[in-house]
Amino acid sequence: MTVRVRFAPSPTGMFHVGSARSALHNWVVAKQSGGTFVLRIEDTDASRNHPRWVDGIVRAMEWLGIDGDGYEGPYFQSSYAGEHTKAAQQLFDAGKAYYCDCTRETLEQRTGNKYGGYDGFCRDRGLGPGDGHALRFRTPDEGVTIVKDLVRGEPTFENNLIEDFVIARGDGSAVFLLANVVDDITMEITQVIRAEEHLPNTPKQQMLWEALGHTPPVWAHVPIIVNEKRQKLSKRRDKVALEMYRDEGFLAEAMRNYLMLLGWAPAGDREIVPWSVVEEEFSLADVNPSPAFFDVKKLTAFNGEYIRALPVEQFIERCRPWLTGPFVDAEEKGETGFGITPPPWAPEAYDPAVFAAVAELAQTRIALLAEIVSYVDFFFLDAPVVDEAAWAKADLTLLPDVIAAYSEVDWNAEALKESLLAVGEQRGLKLGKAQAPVRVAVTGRSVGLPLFESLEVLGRERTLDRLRAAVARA
RNA sequence: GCCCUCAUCGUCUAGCGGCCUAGGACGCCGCCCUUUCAAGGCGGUAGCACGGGUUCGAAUCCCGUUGGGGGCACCA
Repeated sequence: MTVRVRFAPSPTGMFHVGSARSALHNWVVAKQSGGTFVLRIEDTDASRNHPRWVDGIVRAMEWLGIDGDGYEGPYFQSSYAGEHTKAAQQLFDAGKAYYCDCTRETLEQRTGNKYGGYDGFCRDRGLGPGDGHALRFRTPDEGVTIVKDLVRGEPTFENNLIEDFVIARGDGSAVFLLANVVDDITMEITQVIRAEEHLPNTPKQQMLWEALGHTPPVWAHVPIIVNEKRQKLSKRRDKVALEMYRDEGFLAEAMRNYLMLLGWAPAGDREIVPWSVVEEEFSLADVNPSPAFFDVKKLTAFNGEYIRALPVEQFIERCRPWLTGPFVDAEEKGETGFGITPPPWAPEAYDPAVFAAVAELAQTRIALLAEIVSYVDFFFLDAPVVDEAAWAKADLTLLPDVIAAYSEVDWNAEALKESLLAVGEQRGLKLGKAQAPVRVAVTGRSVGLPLFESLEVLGRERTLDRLRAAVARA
């Protein structure tokens, strides 16, 4: 049987890192089996949907390396409403579902249970369709429902504990439980790979598959991703938007490598592996069933490794958005919350040749592409940004001597170093101490790129200007 | 409250009855290198939740306890 998997996000906001992982899981399984990956947008809750987010989903997937040529869709759940109601009708006609006019209030009053559940009050009242009548699926009173799950074995549910759940609203439209199943059936999905939070829905959905006359798919409920407090990553509390990580300069390669490592590991003592290895070795059966913490520190470390592994030309290219754009204008950013922060210098002040000259030096020093800005800003700003703490600590009395020496010296890194070394020696300063005030005067900070190489690129005039300005300031 | 589920260093994991004196990675600490900071090299810190079984033998299998997580909408 041909494998058909699907990724079915709802366009209700940013692209959640957990969604990204689900997409990746489905994608890998499709690739491995030579099967098909289908993308379905579950947009049936009109009040929470925005067309913009649909575009965001496609773009985020593209960023991850899942491009439109490789999958079927996107399909939109809303356009299958007819199929959904037809299925509901079919279940009613077959006596497998019945209408119910209980409201939340009357139900809670009757059962005294504020946690939901249904007592079967309308089961045999013989209600027909009508305004405000919801359709409920009649669940078995005995027996168990066994879910065959690739990562968890066989979770088992007692049927008598599963209430008669709603499958269609008072207005006739289907709810998620039904719509999702009907779509999976029409799209001939053979494996449903999704997050663990859906596990409690699964016995209900499996009943629906069977009631509709189809063999349920193979399930795989991947553990959820948690925050430091071990709770499900939520968009309210936690930074979950894939777009935000992208805008900070996480590389897609690092992100997807890290995401796959949550709950799984390739063979041998290695974690950073080419995607081809993931596609060869990944197996749902090997996925650890317990929740995994989303460790940004480790992700960042991975990112640094990926950055360092880049050929310089590529590194330069990848840094470009943070250096020269594209940025997102404030108005759009206000709406979406996403976008790269523009650098502090004027666009015309930026010189790609200058950046190219020092890129290699910066490459080992940053773990996020966005960090590149603070390493090279002093080249493109009229005056360096001032780190007060660094200035406070700097002994600027050395500077007049440095100005004198640097007015004469050959302008290359080696000579600049020798020259400063000589100036420092007169005061018994080692190079480490002697370079400190110069660094602060020129870059505004106490840490940064190797100094003499930077000065060589900055040029004699601008260097001397800054040294003089620092003396004046002191 | 009810249902489901999970449990190896702080974190992500390897381990699928003897190869475990429990391996790797991130983090943290130290040393080396060094023009700051990184990078790199070397070394170190730290774990099988607990209690019962099963077995010649258990991190690995079973039961229980404890603890964590998810779910319980006319949302998806």
